[in-house]
Amino acid sequence: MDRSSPVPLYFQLSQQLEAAIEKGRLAPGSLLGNEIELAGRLGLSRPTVRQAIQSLVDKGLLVRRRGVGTQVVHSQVKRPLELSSLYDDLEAAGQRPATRVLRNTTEPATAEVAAALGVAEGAEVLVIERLRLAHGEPMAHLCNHLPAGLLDLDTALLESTGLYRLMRQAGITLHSARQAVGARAASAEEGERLGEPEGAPLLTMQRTTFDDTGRAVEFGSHVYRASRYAFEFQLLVRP
Amino acid sequence: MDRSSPVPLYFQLSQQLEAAIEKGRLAPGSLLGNEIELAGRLGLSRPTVRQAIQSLVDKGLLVRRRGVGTQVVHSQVKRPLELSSLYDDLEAAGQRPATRVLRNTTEPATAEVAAALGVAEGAEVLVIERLRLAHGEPMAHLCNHLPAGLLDLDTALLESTGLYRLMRQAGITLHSARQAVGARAASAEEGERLGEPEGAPLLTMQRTTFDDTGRAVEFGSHVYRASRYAFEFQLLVRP
DNA sequence: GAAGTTCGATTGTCCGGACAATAGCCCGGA
DNA sequence: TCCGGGCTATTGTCCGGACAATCGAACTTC
Repeated sequence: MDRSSPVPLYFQLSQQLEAAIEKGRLAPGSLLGNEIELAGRLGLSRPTVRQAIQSLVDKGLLVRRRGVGTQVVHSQVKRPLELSSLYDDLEAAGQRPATRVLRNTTEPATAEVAAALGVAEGAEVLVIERLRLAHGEPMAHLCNHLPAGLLDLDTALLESTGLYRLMRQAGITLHSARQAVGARAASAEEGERLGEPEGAPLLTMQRTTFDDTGRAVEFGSHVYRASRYAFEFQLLVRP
Repeated sequence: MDRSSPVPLYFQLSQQLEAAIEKGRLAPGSLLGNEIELAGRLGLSRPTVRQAIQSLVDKGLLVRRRGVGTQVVHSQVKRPLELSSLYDDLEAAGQRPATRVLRNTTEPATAEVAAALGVAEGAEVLVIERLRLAHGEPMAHLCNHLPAGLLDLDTALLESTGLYRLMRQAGITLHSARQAVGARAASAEEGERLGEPEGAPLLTMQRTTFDDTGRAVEFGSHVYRASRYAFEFQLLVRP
């Protein structure tokens, strides 16, 4: 515990606990020791210790039971569902992703895009069309729409990183997203782009992303090759 | 605020606030008023008020800004991603779901099922195969595996409600799940079951569900007609 | 008029304490 | 033996206060 650090004490503690769980120093199923004693031992107050523990409970790493104690979850826990870009996902999986920008222009919004972004139909919006590759093989076709004036996107930057990272760097605080995941058969044109035969099953995702003021900042229509990609994630039950 | 009620004060407050937001009495984008004054007005302490507000921040309904205040999010918020059964989803959408139980037996676990559930290969597991219909039309084919002895499932009950509801009623506390969502082409047999031609795109989901001790309590392989169903959900960005 | 500075407002962090609710255990009684 | 009651441990809830960090706006200065 470093009291001179600017990082909050409860956060320091939660990180230490998380690391201990990760490394197996705190065995799954083991009790954590009661809060009062733990606080005394660390020289912290009980509310601070509780805040640290609570953050790990929210992450699904710990379970509290009144009258019993706090236990380490016997975890299959990997990664919760996040608003992450496909780029980051692939990079984390060691797939060395690449991007080919097919289009980076502004166009009048279609009715569908206008409705999703909450702008007038025909208003200018940024349109970005990309092909995402892994190991040189096409993985997905991504088409994104952004309100004009929010951000200007350099094609070279788009080829070397994900869209969400660029948006965050531009000071946009992403807050929530509404998603729909489905499947459909590939048209001839889609098949050619992705290297799949016509009629092959494709995984589709449409996503509208909002910032913390509730403004829609992005609308994306993505198509993945079902033979090469699936969404994997973890979700927690809200108690 | 009812101090004699067994329901916690912070929870009472968060529910009142949520209702006020829902009903529009608290306009999107409006400030909530500072915590100190709010606490004084309600006769509560600041920590209690903070706890109520925090729970709504976690739900994505409010945003806090240091030095500014707490704002109601301009929300497109509907429903976060939950561990819900397809049955509940369809019922909420007014689709009048029906279930046809195709199989309800115990069998030795295959290698895949044994690995997912963490039991020995060949150990007895419950196998449930169901066809889910909406408006008399097939929507999905659900195949679930459960460790033997966890629960005995009445076929009649399974036809009238969802599996998760039955598990919760049996005292199992669902905690987290690991999911994979993909797509594939229908085999001839699958197509026939669901009323789709062979080769039609299908949406697939595999899910392993864990209880709060980390034990796997269910493994499901689900197949949805892509022409009639897509997953829709909301997700929040973890700050 | 523009840029930098100060200041008030508001949330963030942390403390110490008090009592309530619940789960599990031990023990006694039937 | 079996069942229930009481005891203890532990988390859940709530209070009141203190100071720090940050944001925005008003103010000052050039």
